[in-house]
Amino acid sequence: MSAPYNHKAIEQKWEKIWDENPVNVEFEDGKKKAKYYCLDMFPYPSGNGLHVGHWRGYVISDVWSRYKLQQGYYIIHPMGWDAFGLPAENYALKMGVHPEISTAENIANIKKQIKQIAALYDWDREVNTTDPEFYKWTQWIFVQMFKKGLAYEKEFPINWCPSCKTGLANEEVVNGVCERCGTEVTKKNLRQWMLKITEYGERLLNDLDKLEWPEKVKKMQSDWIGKSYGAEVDFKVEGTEDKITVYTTRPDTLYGATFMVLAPEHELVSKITAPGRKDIVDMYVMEASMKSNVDRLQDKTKTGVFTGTYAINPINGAKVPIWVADYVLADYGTGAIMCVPAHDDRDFEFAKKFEIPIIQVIAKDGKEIENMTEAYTDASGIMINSGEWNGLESKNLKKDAAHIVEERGIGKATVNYKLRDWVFSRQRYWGEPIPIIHCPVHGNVPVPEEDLPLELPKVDHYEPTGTGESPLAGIDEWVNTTCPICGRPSKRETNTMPQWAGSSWYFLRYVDNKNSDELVSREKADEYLPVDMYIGGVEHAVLHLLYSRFYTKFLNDIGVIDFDEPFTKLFNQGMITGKNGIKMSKSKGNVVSPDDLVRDYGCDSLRMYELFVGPPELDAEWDDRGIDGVSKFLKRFWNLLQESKEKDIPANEDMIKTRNRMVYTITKRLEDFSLNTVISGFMEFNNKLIDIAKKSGGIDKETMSTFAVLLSPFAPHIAEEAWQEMGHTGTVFKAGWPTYDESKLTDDEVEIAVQINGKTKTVIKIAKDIDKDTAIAKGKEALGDKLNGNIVKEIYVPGRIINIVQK
RNA sequence: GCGGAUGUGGCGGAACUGGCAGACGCGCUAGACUUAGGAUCUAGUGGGAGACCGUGCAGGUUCGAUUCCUGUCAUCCGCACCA
Repeated sequence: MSAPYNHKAIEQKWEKIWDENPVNVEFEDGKKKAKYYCLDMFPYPSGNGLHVGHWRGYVISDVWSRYKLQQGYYIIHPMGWDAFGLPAENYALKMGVHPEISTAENIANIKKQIKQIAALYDWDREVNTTDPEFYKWTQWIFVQMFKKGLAYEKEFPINWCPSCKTGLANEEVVNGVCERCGTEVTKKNLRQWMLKITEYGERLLNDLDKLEWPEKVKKMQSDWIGKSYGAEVDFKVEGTEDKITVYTTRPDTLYGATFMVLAPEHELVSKITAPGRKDIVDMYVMEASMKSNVDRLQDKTKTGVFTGTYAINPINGAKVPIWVADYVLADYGTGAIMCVPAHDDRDFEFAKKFEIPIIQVIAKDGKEIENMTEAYTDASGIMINSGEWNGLESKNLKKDAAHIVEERGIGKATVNYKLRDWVFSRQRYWGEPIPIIHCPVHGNVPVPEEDLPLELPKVDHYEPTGTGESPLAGIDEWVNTTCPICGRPSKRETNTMPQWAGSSWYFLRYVDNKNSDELVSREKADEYLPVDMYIGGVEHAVLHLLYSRFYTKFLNDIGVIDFDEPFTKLFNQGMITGKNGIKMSKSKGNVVSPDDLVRDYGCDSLRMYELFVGPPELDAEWDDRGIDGVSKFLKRFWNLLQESKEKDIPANEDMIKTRNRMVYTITKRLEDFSLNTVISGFMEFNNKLIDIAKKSGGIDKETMSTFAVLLSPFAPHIAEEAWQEMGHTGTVFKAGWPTYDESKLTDDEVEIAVQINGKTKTVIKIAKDIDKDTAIAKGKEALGDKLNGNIVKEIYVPGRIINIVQK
């Protein structure tokens, strides 16, 4: 009797061999292989270590990498550390150690855990965003953006997290709270560094078409960019020379505008307010400025005040009251709107509350609605109450209205975006210092490129100040410097970059991580980039993935790289949750560590179970018990192998068919990314082979070897061992992905269902290529006296079904 | 409110392009081997005694629907006063 499956011995053996003789090589038989770049979203090294959910993504990417390896590619499959930023700093603060030390410790820990996956990672390519040799280039990119006018300073009220004590980007504010800690975000007037991502809005939107990404992510990005077409229309303020420009997407409803609203922050508010209304309006503006975003959102009813002043609707000269209300956003469009209560829900609510007239201009059947109870927001109908537009089809008018307005000289056709510039500075210690020097004469001067990296000073105290100043501001010897242009005493910028800075371009550095002269050499960039497959969670849909695209386009524009989209394909794996779909977290106590499972079941079993839990793109509840299933499968496969090796079993018809079907089925499912059904396929074919072996005493060498190759991306250790046991020398990863013979997939005889009126009554076995009449005759024969009505119709679908329709 | 996803046994899930619903696994039941079984192996396992009934619910198209169409409910996710 042969030895039972000993995962520990096998896994240790092969990991040692792979270390000494890597299976992923660039040259084979003197020939250079085509590259395939498969990337994981790199982790931030938290102190909590990895749980089985993190494993899942890494297993998926490794399976895909090894499959591509078997197809003959040289695989770029790197790993690194996103180690700057709030999580790392907060953890260090909590533990009372310097972030540099805790980060190094955490990286060491997580690296040990990741190595247990036995993935193909090429550790020579490792990068770490906190390494000065890395962030030198993060700073370099900022300097290039500054030179191109894409990085600029601005003081304005930004989103501020009182708990993290730092400013946030719009993308980091979710439902009015901080994405990191859930604290309600307030506004704070701060001097900020901004990146002009809006300049790339149009390209970021259009190029989504090029990407093989989940539709959901593309949609989230295009919604975030939020392009809309409309018109800016000028309303004169009655009795003055002032005019208010509004942005509207519905210039076709211009005749229905019965009032206007300015955002409380609008620059003309105080100027146009009638003297008698000044106190009321001032009071309202002040109250609005004190409200947080959350308060504004939570207001169930609309508020607002009349300015006492009127404007002239340019289309018909009608006099419309000007109001101030905080439901109008200052930073979208022009901060002022024309209001058409008949056809907009918000305007309708406001008009009802303040008893402002409502004029319907679109009517469904050309008939006006009496006593409107809600706005008619559908854009289909016939124009009414609209002067020369009366009788027009509203849908047609809507298309042309912006241009008509422009021709009339009362406004212009405009495009608007929701995308805002990126608030890029953080008032925290643990990030890349922004490489700018403030000179009293020359203003903002970038740190000369030869002086980069501008290293983060080592300090004892790095707690956030909460004042809006970075902790770096307190270090005089660092802050005080001289201007690179004139040598005058100057001060350094003390804000740091957000965590997204490093992750926006790290994937470029992997292919040339030791280059100290360039971010990435053009030669290597052309050779290995862009990323072919990017795997990670969906939570970065509008953060990291949008920023990376922006950076890539910028670097393309300045000639660093020759492509303008970083990630050709994107796959979002679902989350692994604890029982009842609850997210795994330390505080909930439902975290499952992979370490014990690897020890007890082995790496191969855990890899397979990570995939078997469910479709890779969906969330899955973790249940430890299920791992027994894949573990049993590997044991049975092992036993079959022991039974078959050295026996030289001749291949019979059953074995050949099973082998071909196995190759066909596994390959197809793998190509479809249906990894859970690949695993169940392995189990099914294994059961089938065990059945066959019962009769023949074992399975032939070719079939068992093929099985080993198919298994190799999933359970690499046992696959190698099996390959060797079946008498091959060298690694299974040079075997190449197997092919199948189409003619060996089906039997000559097929089982087909025989139905009466679509209900299966029996199953018969008939020749595959039998003609229709014979098939139906056989079907009827099998049905016998169940057939007892008038036959209306007879259906035969070869290989599938016979259906007799009777009355 | 808008947009998207999902809904199938006790559980996770499978079903190619409309063609035998429940593959594969967990769990469970019985048996075998055992001092023992949380090991292994064998058999069974949607409901119903049955003709039959069953893929969230109600309709429709079709010889035939988990699959296509219409409506509806539930859960989850994203966006949310963007004019």
